[in-house]
Amino acid sequence: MSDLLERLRGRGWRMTAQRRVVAEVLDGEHVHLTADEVHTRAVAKLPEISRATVYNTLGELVSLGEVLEVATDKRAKRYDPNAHRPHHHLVCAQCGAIRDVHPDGNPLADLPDSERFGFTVSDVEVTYRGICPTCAVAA
Amino acid sequence: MSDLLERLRGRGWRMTAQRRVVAEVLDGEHVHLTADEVHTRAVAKLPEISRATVYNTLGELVSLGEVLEVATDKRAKRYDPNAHRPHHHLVCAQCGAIRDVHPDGNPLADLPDSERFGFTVSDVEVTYRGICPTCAVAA
DNA sequence: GTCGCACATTAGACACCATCCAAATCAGGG
DNA sequence: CCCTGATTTGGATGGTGTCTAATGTGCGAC
Repeated sequence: MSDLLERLRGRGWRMTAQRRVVAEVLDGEHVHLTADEVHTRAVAKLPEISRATVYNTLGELVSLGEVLEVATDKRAKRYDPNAHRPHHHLVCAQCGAIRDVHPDGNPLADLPDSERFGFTVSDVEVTYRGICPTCAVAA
Repeated sequence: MSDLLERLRGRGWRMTAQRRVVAEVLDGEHVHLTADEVHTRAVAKLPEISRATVYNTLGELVSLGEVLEVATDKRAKRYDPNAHRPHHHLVCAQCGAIRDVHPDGNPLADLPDSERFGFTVSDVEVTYRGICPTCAVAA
């Protein structure tokens, strides 16, 4: 993740303690936090960080293409730092757990011209839903 | 759509003017209204209908499986009455226009066991993103 | 090293979407 | 036609995200 900080500095980002903390929180695989969760964890490392800064920073990371917004949850947006390895999501319908997955094939190719209605299609987002092992046992 | 009303009555739904109006509003192909838009259109037909009733009715239609909630828009939930013909969505990244599409192939089959993490996968949701013809011309 | 200023951060108000609630109303079986 | 439990209502409430004006600060210039 220090890669990320390097890359951002290279793009003229001013390096602040707040931004460093947000970047640290968004580290790892299968990380899909809401803005509020990011804020909570950031506060643990830097008590005076404000909600607005977390939102600002997340928004910047998204427009720089370093973090993805995912809408698997219908309540709040979630942020996925794994932006450089294209992937989709597998969500537990019960507990909301999210895993990154890498399906075979390219769903873009499955959309025939006749179904494109003249759109220039550039991207596709796939969400698989099911029940995770933990919830299956509990049921 | 009167089919819908019949089916609901058969399931023991008490038929009220409000529910009839909501069902009428949610009629047609490529209809993807937000709850608020449904409310606005419902008020045009039945001025005294309240927001809470629209939300209640939409929620009931969703749990009965007659209407789908779609999260293509990151602001508000949208409601799709085309629940009985499985389909996916094509969204204009610029203006937000939504079309129903029917891709070839079955994306569920593209998820190998090794990528399922023990989940029982039952459903998949696909959102294509691009630029619609109207916005392409305007650009 | 230090200065300056454009860029960042902050707290809190605000807007939007959705849900909850207690009281009033109504559909439809008997 | 009446009764009862389902339904509707309006307003309060809560969660998520954005905005603003005032304050603070990273970092290039010197």
